Amino acid sequence: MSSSSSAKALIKTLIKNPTRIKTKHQAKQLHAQFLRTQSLSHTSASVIISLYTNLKLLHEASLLFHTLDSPPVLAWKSLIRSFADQSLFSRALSSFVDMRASGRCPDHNVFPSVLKSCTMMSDLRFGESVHGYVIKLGLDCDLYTCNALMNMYAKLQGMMGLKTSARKVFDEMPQRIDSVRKVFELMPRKDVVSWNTIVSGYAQSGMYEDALRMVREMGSDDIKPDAFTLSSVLPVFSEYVDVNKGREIHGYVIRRGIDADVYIGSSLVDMYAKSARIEDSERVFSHLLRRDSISYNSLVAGYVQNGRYNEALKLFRGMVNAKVRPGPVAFSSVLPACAHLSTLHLGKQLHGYVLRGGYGDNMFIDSALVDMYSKCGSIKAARKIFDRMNVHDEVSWTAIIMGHALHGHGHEAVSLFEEMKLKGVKPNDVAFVAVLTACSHVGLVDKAWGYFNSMTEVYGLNPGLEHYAAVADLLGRAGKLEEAFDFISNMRVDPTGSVWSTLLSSCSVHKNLELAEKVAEKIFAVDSENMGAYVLMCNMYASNGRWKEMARLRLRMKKLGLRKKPACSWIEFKNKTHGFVSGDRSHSSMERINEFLKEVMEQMEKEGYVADTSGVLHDVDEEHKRELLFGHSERLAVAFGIINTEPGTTIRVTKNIRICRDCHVAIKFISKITEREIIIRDNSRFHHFNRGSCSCGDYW
DNA sequence: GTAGGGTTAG
Repeated sequence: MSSSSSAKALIKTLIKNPTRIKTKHQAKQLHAQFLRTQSLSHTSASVIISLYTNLKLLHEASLLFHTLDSPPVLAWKSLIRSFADQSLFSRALSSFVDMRASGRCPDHNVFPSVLKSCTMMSDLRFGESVHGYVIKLGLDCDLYTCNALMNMYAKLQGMMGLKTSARKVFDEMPQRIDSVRKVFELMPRKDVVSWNTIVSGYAQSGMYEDALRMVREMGSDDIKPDAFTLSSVLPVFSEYVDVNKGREIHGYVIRRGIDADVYIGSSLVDMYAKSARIEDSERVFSHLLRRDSISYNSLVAGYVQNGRYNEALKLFRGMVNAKVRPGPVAFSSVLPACAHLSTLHLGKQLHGYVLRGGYGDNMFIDSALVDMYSKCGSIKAARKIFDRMNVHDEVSWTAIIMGHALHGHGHEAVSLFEEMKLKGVKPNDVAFVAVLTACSHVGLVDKAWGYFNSMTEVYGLNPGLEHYAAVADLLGRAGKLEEAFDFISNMRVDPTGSVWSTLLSSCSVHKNLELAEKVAEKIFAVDSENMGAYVLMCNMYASNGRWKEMARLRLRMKKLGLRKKPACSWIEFKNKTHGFVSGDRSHSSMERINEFLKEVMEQMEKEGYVADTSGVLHDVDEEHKRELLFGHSERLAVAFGIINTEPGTTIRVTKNIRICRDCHVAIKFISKITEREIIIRDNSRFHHFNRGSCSCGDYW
């Protein structure tokens, strides 16, 4: 037999059974044999193209394809499917267009790839025209094509929804889901993929009840939920925070023996974390046989959501060490941990990682970076990132507004809030927390009232505790104590101890003992063990010489077994964190710090500052009283100077000592060594010391 | 042809 006829014979058997060619080498050999004998018909070429594409030899397939002047259907199909498989979606779509232009009629095998390409390219219009073509060809009863159609509608309508306003999604979603539903209803036969597609469509559109209903319905259609179904519905329970339903599914998953599935695993990790059961998340995570970036990130995010910031950072490092490459989502999850811990050096490292990874244009990451820089004291860097963002949503606006508010730039924060509204971004409840905080820090009582009222009147938002607390705080600071009392008493939500506590401290500042007593009783009624309230009241009684009342209160504390929890502040310097717990004198430079504090106090008094020692407990000598007046922030500022200075160097206190607007006591000093700006974060407030620009001002 | 994790506040 000639080589030409043997090749032809081989092709014939291949058409019947193409799996006989298994390696790339065999495929290329066969192709070469045809070229040698010059007998490559269109049919044979198509078979070789499909062999090439099955073996992922896209380049070879493409070259051979372009030698054909009128490629047959099989050749087109192989090429289109292979483009889609290799994620070359736009080439898949343009090949489909070319195929139609060449007059070839596609069959049912082509459409799943084409529709997937439309989905990935977010090209709904093209997808709809493909749908029309499917109907014209009478292929609208093909199982795979219908599944792909449903997936496309569910995904693209959901995706478009995220990019437009929530209202639009709300208005358009039902009819859009209908098109998915319509395809679904008309299908003559449905398999588990069809059910899973509609379940995840509902779940991802937030239509949780419908998603769950479909899971129940699939049972009556005799189709068992599989790993796909379960990983689609578990997030529903995370959202609902229904840990019992989630546990039921967990049990089912274990009985089915699919509990090591990474998809289900990360859903379970997330579900337990969102239900504040982080130990269960850890357990599920530790049992996973394989961990990818999503399963790692589910736990990282879980730690952050539960305030376990150090563990989040540790696991993030663990992920990197395990050679699992963090995706963009990982950064937006872990950055808040840096923000909360004020670890600027780590945040900067992550920022570098983000830029190198090419994730520089992601709204989630940018908003997280804005927040991180601002919480770590570098409002300039935060603002720079914010200004460079192409689009701003309510989250990024809120992050920058809150940043300015916390840095004491109340007016700037308010004008940013106005700008946000002008740009057509609707403030949400968090944005109102930010703007009210800003008003509170600069004493804009009337503005705050206006904003507070606009929440309900203009935006239909119900004020929450934080909003009430901000207004109450503002009224209190402005000395409108009675007004604040009435305001809190008439809240639509039951006031908590912490709302009353802001008023109590205002009473203390404005020395209104009578009202303070009323407020304290309100606090003890809802929170009988509120330590802060006891301490404040004791101090107020002491400064008024009301020893009897004070003794009574102290006895009450003793009976309740209350002990003051030590407060803690910390400062990061040269990649080292220096922590100071109140009453703890273990810091290696504590002696110098206290010495320096004394010097600062003396300097301040020379400048005319009169220490108000009346609020300090009476059984302490005058010298100690003055020392006690220094809060954490001052101690930290001084600590910074001490740590930052070689031993033996004199630190001079400059003449222009300032009193911090927020905490009423602050110092301004210049160390001889650096002229850095010193920023202290104490609870949620920032104190700026020194002059010059922050080393982090130019963040890169 | 189908699936999982993310940013602001508290």
